[in-house]
Parts: sequence; C-alpha cells; structure tokens
Amino acid sequence: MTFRLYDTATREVRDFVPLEAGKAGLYVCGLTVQSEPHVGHVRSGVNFDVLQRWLRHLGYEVTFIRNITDIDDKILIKSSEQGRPWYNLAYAMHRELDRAYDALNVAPPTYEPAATGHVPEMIELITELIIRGHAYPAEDGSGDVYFDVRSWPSYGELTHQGVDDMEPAADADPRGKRDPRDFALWKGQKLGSEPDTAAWPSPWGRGRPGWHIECSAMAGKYLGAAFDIHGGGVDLRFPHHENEQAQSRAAGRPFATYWMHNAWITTAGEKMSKSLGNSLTIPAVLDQYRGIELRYYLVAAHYRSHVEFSFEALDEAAVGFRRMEAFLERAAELLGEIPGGGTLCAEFVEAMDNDLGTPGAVAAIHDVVREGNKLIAGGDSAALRGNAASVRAMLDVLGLDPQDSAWASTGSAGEDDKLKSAVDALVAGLLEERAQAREAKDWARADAIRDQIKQAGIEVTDTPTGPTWTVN
RNA sequence: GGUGGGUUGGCCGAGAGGCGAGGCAACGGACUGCAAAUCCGUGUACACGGGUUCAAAUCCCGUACCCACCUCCA
Repeated sequence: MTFRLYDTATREVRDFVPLEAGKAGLYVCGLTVQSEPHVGHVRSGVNFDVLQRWLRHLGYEVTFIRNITDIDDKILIKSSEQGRPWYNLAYAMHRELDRAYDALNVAPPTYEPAATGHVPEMIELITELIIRGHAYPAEDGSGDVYFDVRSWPSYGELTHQGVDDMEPAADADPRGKRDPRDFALWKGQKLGSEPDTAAWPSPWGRGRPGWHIECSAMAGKYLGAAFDIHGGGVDLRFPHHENEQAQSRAAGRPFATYWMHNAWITTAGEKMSKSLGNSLTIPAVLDQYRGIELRYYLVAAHYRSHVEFSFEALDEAAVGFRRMEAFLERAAELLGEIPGGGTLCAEFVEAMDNDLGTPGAVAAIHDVVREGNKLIAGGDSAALRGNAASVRAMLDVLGLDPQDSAWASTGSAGEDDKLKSAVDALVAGLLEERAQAREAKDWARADAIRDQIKQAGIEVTDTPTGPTWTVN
C-alpha cells in the first residue's frame, strides 16, 4: 500500500509520488514570531513533525524546511508598543517557540530559514517577476512593488476562486495599485513611522519584504524550483499560499506538487488568536500537563479535523496515554529493557498510509497494548517482548515513545533520582512491616500502615511481584 | 456576494454504501484479604426532512445551525 495524502489543491486523496525517487522535499510555513506560542500554534508543528517522521519511516530522505517570519507589520507594531526593538521581540519569541517545540518533541527541521536573512533571494525573485511582466513598482513613488494579479490568468487556482468573485479588500492600502487585489512583494519604507533597522536596500529604494515573497524565495533556495509538499494552517490557503504559488509559477518555478493544510484548534468556539488569554500559551499548559500528554492529545485527532480545545478533553487524553505508558513500564519491569525497532502492526501502517490517519493509528496501538497486558500475566516471554517492542516503535513514529531521551526531564533528573532512593529507603521499612502484617492476615494493621504512607502523599499498590509506590 | 469545512453515543474522537474504530466515564463479572491496575462483558450514536439502493452515518436533493478564508492570523 502506498502513502496517500489529501491535496488541498485537487481536493482529493492522492498517492504520494515524489519528484525524485526516495527523496521528499517539504516546506512548511512556520510562525510569525510576534507573541508567545499557544496550543493552536504548535498543532501545525506537531502535525508536520508526524508527517516528517512517517516519510522517514517509509525510507524517504527528507529535506524539511520550516521558516520563521521575523519581520512584519505586527512585529513592528507590538515591539513599538512594548518599547523594544522589533528584532529583540522577534528573537525572544523565536526562542520561546523553540522551547515549546522541544517540550513537545517536535524534531528540528533540516533548516529553519528566517525572512530577514533572505532579502537578496527575494529581490532576485521580484526582479524576475518584473522582467516577465507580472510585477510593477508602484507609480506613486512609495517604493512598493506589487504582483499584477490580472497578468497571471491562473490566479486563484489553488483555492478555486475567480479574481472577479473576490471581495475587493476594503481596508487595503491602495497606494499605487493597478488592481485592488494586487499584493505587495516589496514594501517601501515609511520614513518616520518605521525604524531604519527594518529597511533593506533594494533596486526600488529602501524597504522590507511583503509577506508572501519570503516563502517563495526560501522554498526555491533550499528545495529548488519544484518540490513535493507544501504545508501550513488552513487560514494560509488564501491569500498566503495562493500568492506564493502565483508568484513562484509566474517566475517560471513549478513550485509544490502537494498542498497540505492542518485545521484549527478553537476554544469556546473561537479561534485562539481572538480568544486567547494567557492560559493557553505553551508554558502555561505545561505547568499542568506533561509535554508528551499534550502531544498525545494533538496526535489523537486527525490533522484535518477541527479540535475544540478543553482541559477536560486533555485530561481524558492524558489518562488514555498513561494506559499505554503504564503497560510499557510493567513490561520493562519483566523484560529489563524493551528493544527498539519493533514491527508496526498492519492496522497502524494502513491508518498512517491513509493521509496520516493518526486516530486509527492510536486505536491500533491501544489494541496491541490490550494484547500485551494479557501477555504480562505470563511473565517474560518472546511474545511479550515482541509486543512491547511493537508498541514502542509505533509510539516512536508518532513522537510519543516515553523512552525517547527527548522526554527526559531537563536539569533536575539527578536530583529526582536521589530523592526517589531516599523515599524508597524510608518506605521500605514500612512496607516490610505491612508485609508481615499481611502474612499474619492482620488486615487492619496492614491497611493502617498503607493509610499512614498515604498521609505522606505516597500511594502504595500491590502487584504480583510485590508492592510499589508512587507519589500522589 | 464568493470559496471551503462541519453537526456521530454521557464525553472526546474515527469511519465514508453492508459486519458497532479507539479512548474516557458508567454498570456488571473475573482477579485481589481490601484497593489499584489488568482482563472479560454491557450501548438500539450518526442535526432535521425527503430521495436513490436489496442495503445509507456514508450517495443525491432540500432545511437548520456552527466554523473558516476572501490580501500580512497556525
């Protein structure tokens, strides 16, 4: 069975056929680093990380480019409000985003280019468009350069819209546009209101990039004129991706073969960007939940499904994930270590091949976990070994292997271990006493000891191999 | 006005013509001194109204409600 994915441009699930056998080029629109990342922002990071992992699992050599937009109107406005340089705000938020990705085990892309580092490539592309008659410098002397929508007959092809059906942008700045739908490739510096540091020299005077041009320029630089998959959030289909495709193709570059778009996460029925307080930023959520639990929550829904975020649903997801995790822990106690490289079960593979069907993949893991739990009763066995290895391997494809070093708590790990062995020594004596009471069938005494330990916040659980304890 | 997406059991969330994905919760049973965990079992779910079909949550027509995008929001 081949890998199939839903292509937004053709609106159908298609077989993935790479331009070059064995290789996959992937470009994903990353974030505009203007504020702290929230749950909605990282969904795209997690979704495309799963895509990357699946492609690698299938044996593709993946080149994954995810950009950072580090200059735009919002960054300039916000930084000015906060009284700090725009580049400081962008850099700080970029680091914040990296931390969020790390906390969710989102693997770094092959490269993460930033818009401000690619002005020459953009100028080159804009120049090409002007030469070919698809772009023009504004006639009002503003220094802007616009893409000429009317000059490109297939404009609107990605989102299946006719130019004449588009609502003319009422609020668009009409400075020197031939058509209100023309969009800016280059924005001339507004002297006085914008800092000098936010302007770069160009053939059309000092200025800064339009939004869309950066992605066309950077995708072209790192992936070539034609590449396999372009991804991003649904909101980017229009205008961003439509414009990227138009300006790239108008410059003679075939651009992406497949377009993938992830759906939204909303809260209280609204886009997070509108309704966001501070409670849903990644650092705030990670105060209450582990990164692996949040990632499981995100992966358990299909990437094209709208998710209504709630802490109740996140709670449930966390419980469901712990079922898998607890199985691996019990198996590890019996087996010593669970080997890597286990086989993926057929249902899992089928689900993943079908447009990254992570919900089905997760269900498949739960089924294998159930089998594994039955095998545990039989102690160490080849069957259990294979089963646990399989669970681990499947979780790993989803970036959810609890034993992945990426999840190791940073910094205080050694401290935790010391504390754990200290508590263990203290509890051991009490458990020994309880064991004797149980031996004598003195249940009242045994339960009293268990209650005493519980008072200290430690839960004792009896297992076939003896009692264990966990904090809280 | 244009272009898309959605409405599934108490909850989350898949599926896309025929056998009840999976998880959480609940209830019963097994196991356990009791718990916990685990396993087994228990559900007349597909917004509404028509239609097509031997068969519809799934296809078609209509209705209602919700959401997204329409030029710098993942």
